[in-house]
Amino acid sequence: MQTERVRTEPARTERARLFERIYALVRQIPPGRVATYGQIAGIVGCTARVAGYAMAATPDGEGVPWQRVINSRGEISLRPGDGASRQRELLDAEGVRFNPAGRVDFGESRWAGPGWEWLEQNGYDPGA
DNA sequence: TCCTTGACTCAGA
DNA sequence: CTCTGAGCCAAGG
Repeated sequence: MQTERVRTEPARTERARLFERIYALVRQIPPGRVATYGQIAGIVGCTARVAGYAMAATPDGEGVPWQRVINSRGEISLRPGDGASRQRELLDAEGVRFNPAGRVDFGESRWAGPGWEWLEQNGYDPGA
């Protein structure tokens, strides 16, 4: 039997769609604001880890503001030498302020999330 | 197919 | 406040 095959193929396309949903949501984050991986994950319905994986796989040139997604501690999660400085530059240019320890003040820069209208149009439950 | 490696988080010390 | 360990899950070798 090819049970393995029929089980993995659909799963693959579902993953691809999940990534698209993540990118669509990230595109809603306005300049000067930041969201956490967990925040994104909570909305699209996946783990924070997967949200991070999706960011790592973000295709260039598709308008996905990947730089606006940081970790729950308010810091850039990218490891030094892998583009962390670039992310810092981009956020800096948008007006996001970092404290001396390299952390963002969520009270000031955290994205409140997409509006109910967007949620509704994209198949989410605005009430949840 | 097994094993390793992460752009994560949370709870506990 | 910082540091660990465990739970997580997908991709690539």
